[in-house]
Amino acid sequence: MPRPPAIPQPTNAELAILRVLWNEGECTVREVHERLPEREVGYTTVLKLMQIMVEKGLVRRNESSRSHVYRAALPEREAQRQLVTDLVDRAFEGSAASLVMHALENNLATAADLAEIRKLLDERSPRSAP
Amino acid sequence: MPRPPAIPQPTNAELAILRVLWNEGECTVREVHERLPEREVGYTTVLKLMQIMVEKGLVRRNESSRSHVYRAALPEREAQRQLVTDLVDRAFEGSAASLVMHALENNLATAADLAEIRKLLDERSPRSAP
DNA sequence: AAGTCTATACGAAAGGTTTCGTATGTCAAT
DNA sequence: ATTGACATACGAAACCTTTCGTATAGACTT
Repeated sequence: MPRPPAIPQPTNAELAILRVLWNEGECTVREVHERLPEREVGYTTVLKLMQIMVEKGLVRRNESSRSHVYRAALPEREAQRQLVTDLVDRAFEGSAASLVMHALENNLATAADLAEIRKLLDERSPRSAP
Repeated sequence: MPRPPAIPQPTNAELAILRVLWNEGECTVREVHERLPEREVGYTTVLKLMQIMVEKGLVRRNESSRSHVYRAALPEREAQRQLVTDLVDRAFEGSAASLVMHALENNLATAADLAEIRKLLDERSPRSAP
């Protein structure tokens, strides 16, 4: 099944911007700049990055108002899917299970998380199955 | 609990080399070069990369023989742990559970994988627990 | 001893990311 | 109309990654 266009992997700085867009929805450059939590970074830096991201197809923008309005080209879930797949390829030799176990083994998942994961597991392959 | 020194994130090319070292154990540059599956890349390119990796602390080398012998500074599991943690931070806002679900939802895990993951889950928080 | 093979070291180009200064344009209020 | 606030565009520096050519040296063969 042909995957959607397949967009370049976002770099670190690009990912930080995408996170803002995913959280806030549509944003101007100024809004993104204000909400970027990381270290201080200039306004024009963010602007330039977002312009590049338009060229790469990572974000779309609406130029109808003076302050252009940007939105992520991919929904968060899809982008995360690509990131996980990429990491699995690069570092886990294609074994998603191995990656999952690492995530589970390193604390990070709360009890509620574990319950939710278990629920997902049960949906995918019920306990009673062979 | 203080984590070990914490080594810089390996780049793509560095990760490819690390995978060879993890699979083969100790290697000379030539051995790594021969075993690199990816596209053709010159011998001196691999050499240079591995020299840089020594500087960064990603690999150690034994210079006692004419052909230096390299090994990964971190065991595979630990490096993978750092990669997963990093991805969780950068793209999943710290929610490992979210990353796990992505991995699970995208096919990749076989039935055997799922069984193994379930086993791990049961160990971490038994079904009977509150 | 000279030649060949193989090793490391090193410099530097090519390409990508990230940074920001400066130029320029638009709008609104004086 | 001039000014001030704020917007985009753009060029270019600084930095990192990846690539490889060339230099140099040790070991082995002839």
